Amino acid sequence: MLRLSTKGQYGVRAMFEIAKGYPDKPIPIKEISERQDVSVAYLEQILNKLRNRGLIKSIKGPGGGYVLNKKPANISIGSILRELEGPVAITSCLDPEEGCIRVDGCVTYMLWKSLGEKIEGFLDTVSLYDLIEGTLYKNSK
Amino acid sequence: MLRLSTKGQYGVRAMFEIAKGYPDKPIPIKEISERQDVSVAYLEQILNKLRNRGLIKSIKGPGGGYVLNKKPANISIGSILRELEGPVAITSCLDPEEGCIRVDGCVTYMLWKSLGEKIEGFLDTVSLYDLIEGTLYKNSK
DNA sequence: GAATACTCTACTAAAGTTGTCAAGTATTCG
DNA sequence: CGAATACTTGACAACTTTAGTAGAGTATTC
Repeated sequence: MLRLSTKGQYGVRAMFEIAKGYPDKPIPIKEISERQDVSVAYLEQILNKLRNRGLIKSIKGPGGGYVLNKKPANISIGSILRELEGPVAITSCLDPEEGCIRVDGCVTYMLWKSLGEKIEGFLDTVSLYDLIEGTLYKNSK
Repeated sequence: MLRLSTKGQYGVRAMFEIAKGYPDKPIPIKEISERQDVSVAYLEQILNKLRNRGLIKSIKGPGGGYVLNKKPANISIGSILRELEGPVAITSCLDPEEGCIRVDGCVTYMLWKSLGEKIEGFLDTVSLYDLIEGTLYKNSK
């Protein structure tokens, strides 16, 4: 249960590759594709979204590629996933775009809300820097 | 992102209704259907699964219905969801039935694993009793 | 024996996911 | 200039999952 789509997964892995070139080495999409084993065409969709949301910028022409707009330590996994898949919304009640139909208080509303907050809280504390440094292996984060 | 399927959601809500009759009042499926606004036929599938896994038992004939097999305080939301949707598996790498294809250490493996553990940890601390008593509203659980 | 109530399997429409494809634009370097 | 590199965008389609419906059957009580 609670599977993350491949877009989100690949997005994080792509950002990880781009982060490794920060701040001055643009990473071409082809390189990301080879290293992370994801097709160039699919990556384009993902990186486009991340670029439009301001997480990365692109440099055209030979020697070009993608570069982070902020320090790896300032880009959380949560922010990447939110741009690609929207906010955590365990149920449709909690999706800002849908909302709850049932007027009376739903017994499980608070449950899913708490869970969502727990998840986002965690994802917002982990950054690309942590991924590069392997912080997750070292402490109890 | 990370939406729970309706089967899981309805399952928890159905268990909540059944819990209210514990220990001696069987709740007929029709009553659950009306109170939680889910079709009888769909509920049948869900309750069948929960019965086969031993969380509830059924009593046939007039006056029959479903009854919990354990105290509400001893049935966690996590256990209900696991029976209906399998274990938390943010990515296919972490699904016991699939496993990771990439032999080399995936940079994000630990990330998704930690997240999954956080989620299951939370869901295992909340019980049907908490749902009935509204514990989530009262403390910081 | 009629009413109540659970049991089980098959099936399907809709939605979402996971990509591919093709045509185009921008930039650099020799 | 012009060729190579690299990003940009939108359309589209196969596949899978989800969310449910349908229907025939079994068991129990009063």
